[in-house]
Amino acid sequence: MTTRRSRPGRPRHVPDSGTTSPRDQILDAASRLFVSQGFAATSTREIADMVGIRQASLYYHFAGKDEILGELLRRSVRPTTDKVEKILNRVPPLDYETALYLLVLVDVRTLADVPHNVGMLYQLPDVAKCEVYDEFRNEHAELAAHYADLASEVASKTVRSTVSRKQLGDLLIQQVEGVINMRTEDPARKIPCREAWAIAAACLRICDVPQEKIDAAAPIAIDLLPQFIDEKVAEPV
Amino acid sequence: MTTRRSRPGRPRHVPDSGTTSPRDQILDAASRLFVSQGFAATSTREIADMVGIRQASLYYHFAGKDEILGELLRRSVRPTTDKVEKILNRVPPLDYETALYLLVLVDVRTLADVPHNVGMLYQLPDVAKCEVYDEFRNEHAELAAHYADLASEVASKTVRSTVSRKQLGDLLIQQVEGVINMRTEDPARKIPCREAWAIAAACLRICDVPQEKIDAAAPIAIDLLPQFIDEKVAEPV
DNA sequence: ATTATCTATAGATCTATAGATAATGC
DNA sequence: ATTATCTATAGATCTATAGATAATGC
Repeated sequence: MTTRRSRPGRPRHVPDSGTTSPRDQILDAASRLFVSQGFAATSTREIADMVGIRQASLYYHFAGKDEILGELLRRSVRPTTDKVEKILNRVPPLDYETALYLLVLVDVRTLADVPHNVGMLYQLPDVAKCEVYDEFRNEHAELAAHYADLASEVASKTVRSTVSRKQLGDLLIQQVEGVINMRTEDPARKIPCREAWAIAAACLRICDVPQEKIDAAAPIAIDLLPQFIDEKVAEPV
Repeated sequence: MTTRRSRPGRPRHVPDSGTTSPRDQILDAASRLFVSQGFAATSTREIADMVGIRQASLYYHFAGKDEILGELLRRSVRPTTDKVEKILNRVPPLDYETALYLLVLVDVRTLADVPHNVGMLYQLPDVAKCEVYDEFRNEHAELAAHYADLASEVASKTVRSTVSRKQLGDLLIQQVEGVINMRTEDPARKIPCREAWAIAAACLRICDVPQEKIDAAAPIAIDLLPQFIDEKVAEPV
């Protein structure tokens, strides 16, 4: 029984069994609680209790609850503009159908694999009211614009004549963000590859892409996917 | 200048300019605040301030914040099981494609027209933790099951072989509930008929319904829609 | 008398700060 | 000496109750 005791500082009242840094332990507990109860409904005391430290000790690591939230938002990123451009740069060899399929897969996997469903934080109104949130509003709008661009490249004439460019982008992004809601309803739910592929296919179908093109795009995109997934999206569980 | 003063009771410190009952005024203010800030983040004082009464006066009308929330949830209903059955009972003359198109339209219009985007309350984790919420969990699951049933009736063989019945239902319901997120992002956003039609068409396309069938279903469903929409979903603004 | 409000306030939070303390590291 | 925790607590909420009060209605 090795009492792995090493770092300086007064010991916790509950001995530190974790392997990660205190900062990461706090972020982990906070994200778990924010996602399951909401931001405003979670007290600093609850976070501290889950970590196993006293409430006041949080303030050694973070200036306040908002700081914790800010750090969480910063770590849990959707595909950003430069990542999308990385995908788009592959387009000349690829066609737009494959690029869209790939973008959806990357986005779905990011949302599906992020610990504790942190992607949902962006949808909470109490989070959206925080100042730290503002920068992410823009990023999301840019992402939506990229969806709209790709979608209107691949959409059939019928779709383009009945759905505005913007709405088409919104339809796709809603379909993708559905994984957040699925995880909210059932926190244990995993999103297997099969389901991610189904979502990507659904997005192409919304654009009225014929089945043959979907069948052609899917294997190429699935093959490329690993290159575009970050290993660590956030701290480990 | 008619000082319309009529009802008994001590006058408010801010004279009551509203035309609706105090109870409805409270529900209206509360829903507006809950949706824009979250449930836990909204204090009873804020609600009272918006109504123009003192914080303590709320408790004459409601036993507490939870009661207000409960009443709001009870008033803002998605299409319930019996309503869906009303639609399904029309099926023998209708085909399943039309029935699904109609269900989506009814659901979208309900979510799009409910005051203050109250439909979003069901997605907030702090709301979901309240006991009053429990009965709605089941209703939502039943609704999802109906979507799954209809969808697998109309889905192509390809779709049925790659997407599970349950996931197909989830894909559709996510597409529909996207209107909630759209309204959250831009509270002023209206969902015109064109957009509702586009969402319904997208749902059929997700099932791989061919364009001709969509074109056939749409006008019939649009024509039937008014019969299935409630006049008043909640109290007026 | 009844009704719908008001004022005042108790008790329970919750956040954030100040200062003490128990480790390690030099 | 430095570090990471602790204890204690001030000040600001927030919820809910008790009792007073200003209208209408009979």
